[in-house]
Amino acid sequence: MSETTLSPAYDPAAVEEKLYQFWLDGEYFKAARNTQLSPYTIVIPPPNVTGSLHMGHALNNTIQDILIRWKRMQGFDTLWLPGCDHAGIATQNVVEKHLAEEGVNSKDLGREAFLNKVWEWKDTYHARITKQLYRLGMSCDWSRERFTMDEGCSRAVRKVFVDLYRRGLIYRGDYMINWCPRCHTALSDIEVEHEEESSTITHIRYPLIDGNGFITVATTRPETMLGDTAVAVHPEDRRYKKLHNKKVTLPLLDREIPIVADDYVDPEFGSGAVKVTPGHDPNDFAISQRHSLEVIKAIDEDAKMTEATGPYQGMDRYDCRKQVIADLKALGLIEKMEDHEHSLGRCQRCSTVVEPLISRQWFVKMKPLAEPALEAVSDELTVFVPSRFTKIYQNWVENIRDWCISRQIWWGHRIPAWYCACGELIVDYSQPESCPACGSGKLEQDPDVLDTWFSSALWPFSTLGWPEKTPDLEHFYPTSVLVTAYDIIYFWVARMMFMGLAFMQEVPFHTVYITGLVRDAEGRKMSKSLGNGIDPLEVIENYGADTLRFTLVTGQAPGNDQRFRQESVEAGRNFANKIWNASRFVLMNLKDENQKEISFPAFDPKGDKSGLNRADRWILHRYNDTLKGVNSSLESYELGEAARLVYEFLWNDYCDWYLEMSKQFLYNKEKSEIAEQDRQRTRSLLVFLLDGVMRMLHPFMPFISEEIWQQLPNRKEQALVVSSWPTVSDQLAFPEEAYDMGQFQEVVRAIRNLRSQVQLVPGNRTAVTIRAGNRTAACLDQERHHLAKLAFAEPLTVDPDAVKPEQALTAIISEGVEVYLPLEGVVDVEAETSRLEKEVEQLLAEIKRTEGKLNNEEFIRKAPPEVVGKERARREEQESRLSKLRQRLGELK
RNA sequence: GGGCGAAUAGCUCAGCGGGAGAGCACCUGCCUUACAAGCAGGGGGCCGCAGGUUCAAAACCUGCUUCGCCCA
Repeated sequence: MSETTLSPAYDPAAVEEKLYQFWLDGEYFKAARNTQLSPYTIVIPPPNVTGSLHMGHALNNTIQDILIRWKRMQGFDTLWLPGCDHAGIATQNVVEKHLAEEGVNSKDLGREAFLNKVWEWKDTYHARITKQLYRLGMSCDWSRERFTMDEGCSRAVRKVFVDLYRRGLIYRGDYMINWCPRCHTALSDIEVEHEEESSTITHIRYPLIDGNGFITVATTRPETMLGDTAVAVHPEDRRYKKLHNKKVTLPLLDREIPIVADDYVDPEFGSGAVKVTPGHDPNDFAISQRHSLEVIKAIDEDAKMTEATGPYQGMDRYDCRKQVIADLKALGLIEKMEDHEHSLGRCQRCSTVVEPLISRQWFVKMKPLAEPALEAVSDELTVFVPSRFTKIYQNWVENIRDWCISRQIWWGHRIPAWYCACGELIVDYSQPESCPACGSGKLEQDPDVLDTWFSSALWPFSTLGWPEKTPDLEHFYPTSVLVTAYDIIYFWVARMMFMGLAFMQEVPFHTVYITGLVRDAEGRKMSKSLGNGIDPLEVIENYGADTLRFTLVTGQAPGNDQRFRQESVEAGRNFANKIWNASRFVLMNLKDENQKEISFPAFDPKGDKSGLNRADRWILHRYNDTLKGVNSSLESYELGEAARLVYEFLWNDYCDWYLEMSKQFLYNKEKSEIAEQDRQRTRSLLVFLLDGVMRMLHPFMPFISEEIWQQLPNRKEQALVVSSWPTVSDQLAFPEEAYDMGQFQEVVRAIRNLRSQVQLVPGNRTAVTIRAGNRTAACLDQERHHLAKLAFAEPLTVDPDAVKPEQALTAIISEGVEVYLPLEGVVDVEAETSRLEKEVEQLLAEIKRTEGKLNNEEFIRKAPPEVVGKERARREEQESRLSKLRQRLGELK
């Protein structure tokens, strides 16, 4: 790596692209497929090639990269397999729209030419997505990149289709499906989004053929009456009992239709009688099956009225609705019209109102596939993080219905079924030579393609080479964790589960990490139509990828949505800058006046610690503790918490205290041996700690950590990305020094606080007297040079028997430590009195609580001894503080 | 109708059985040879409401209110 000059403000643009190239050149992301090592595998949720990555992708991939980089450093054989999804309907739609803008109609273009256009589109956007993942710093194994429509994945799709067909789990037939009149294709149930909308419910009178009046039905879709083949009432409904099996005349068409009795009808709703339109309502279709009713197709695939609707033929369904209402009004058959809220199904891809209609389609029989997928989750072979998503998954899989998989579009995997003029249907892996029934060579392949999710469902094993028994498949399947948002649990997670179990006899992943959605600052979902989306690339341009990653990961808790706010990004940017400058400080101090590298021994965490001072031991202790916390947070998938721990250690301990204290030694130009030893020891520790923190930071902020790490002396590994994860060690635990430093820090804060009471400017050193117990006094005495620097306390008197100077500000802190700031003639007695009185007041409130607990016999008896002990110590502490505070107050009067 | 989540400082959110936290914002003082994207100090909270469990509840249980999501 070339030397970079360390400018005072961190400039991510100067390092990020260069470092990504460095990682690629070193092939550090490439999985080793070393069977001696434990594998750790993630397959990327393949982004759609429709467009570019959004903030949700940035979050999702950041999480995966954190896990992968962490495991890679831990020595696992990590594979993060990247790739894209062809996204059938979505991509076909955007390309059609794009062509339309150029005045080209895709239907005129024809299938082949259109598909060529889509492939061009795919190439462009695929390249763009890859570039974006580079920019985000994603450590994917690009040598194993896949696409859902590449040769291997396509082979897997055909294999699964044919095998399921032969196992009787795929069938073709005429059933009611959801049809999008705009996309012109069938949809599965979950591709329809239901929305509450306000509309009108129209009450229509159907005259009885015997002339004895009317039966009134209510509907939100009056135009569907043209497809009615019955009226249904509840069997027990007294009002209509006498009308069972009578007939009514369907107005406008003069069709005679029966009145049937069916349990499905809710007698409480509306008039208690419902019109039955078997051709365009799933519930009505069910009624028609029970009563052998005729099924009429009243609306066609273009959402226009069919021949069966007589005079209305050819009208659009909404125009027809208006006309039907007008015509019924003219006949006096509208009883009333009321406002009504009802749920309306819209196409997930284009928002067009979906039309339920009967159509010949291909389906997957779900029950037999769903059962193992349920069992695997209840047996915890796959677990959800957070666990509440288990129930969401189970609920859906338990109530699963057959899956309509054929789509009447061009972009996708062509269904491997061929038809012969003789009526024979052939399902096979590849095009048959001739018809096995009649021998004809004239076979036509089914024009439809498969639901995109059919190929996505195979992703965890098709990408590893299945159906071949490849070494990759052998080593890396099942994958370790799947990271995805909660909105595709049904679409994708569940389907991968049952396909994995059906074809690999093993779950596709052991853990499913569910993320929330990234919303805008106001909490709205980011969307193209609202125009409130924030482009991750733009954030990277302005702040750098590390900042974006840090912002996203600290802003999220598993399964919860997060708001993306400018202020959070700035906080992340500030952190990056802090890291940069702390490192700059360390590196600057490894050179002499002539900018020559100073050589110094590397700190050995396993070696002799006798030369270390109190602050050294304390910071090692904090470092070790932080590492413990980071480890356990990562183990439990609390990535945001882990990142926060690194942040706190680096900023609050390393920078605010240790760096500041290190200046005592580094800036000391004395030539004595002791001064030299101090400088060398400090350098060793600063570098050891910076090295360790960069390791801990690397999964979260890979660029800045690598950049800094590359400039550290005494490195043994080639790159941080492939270096080892640090280890927790008892040899780095110094609880006593941690305690003493805590006391020291309290004293520093107390002095600073007193100084700010009287607005003493920094740098202006003043005398301080401290009275403390032997141990603390000795400790503070030893650290007097630090107190002079950090609290401007000079001259300093520390003594267990110190007496309060005549005129002084007082602070009473823990363990009875008293801090005095003598200020001849400056002490404002009134202000000092009220300050101390306020402290007494607060203390009394605390004492009341502690007393309350200790006076409670049950607390003493039932609470764990250590808790009781803690509470007793606290009371002693409080009492001692109280008496000292009162004493000072007395002296002031 | 069924299920789930959220409600904690002015804002955005962590914390999920033992003394209420962070970042931002706010107030005061500082250009202290790493960093003003910074340093030091400070103010600010019936942890949505009501019950219950417990020696002990912001946390666990029940009900309610408001907001959001999923399913039918």
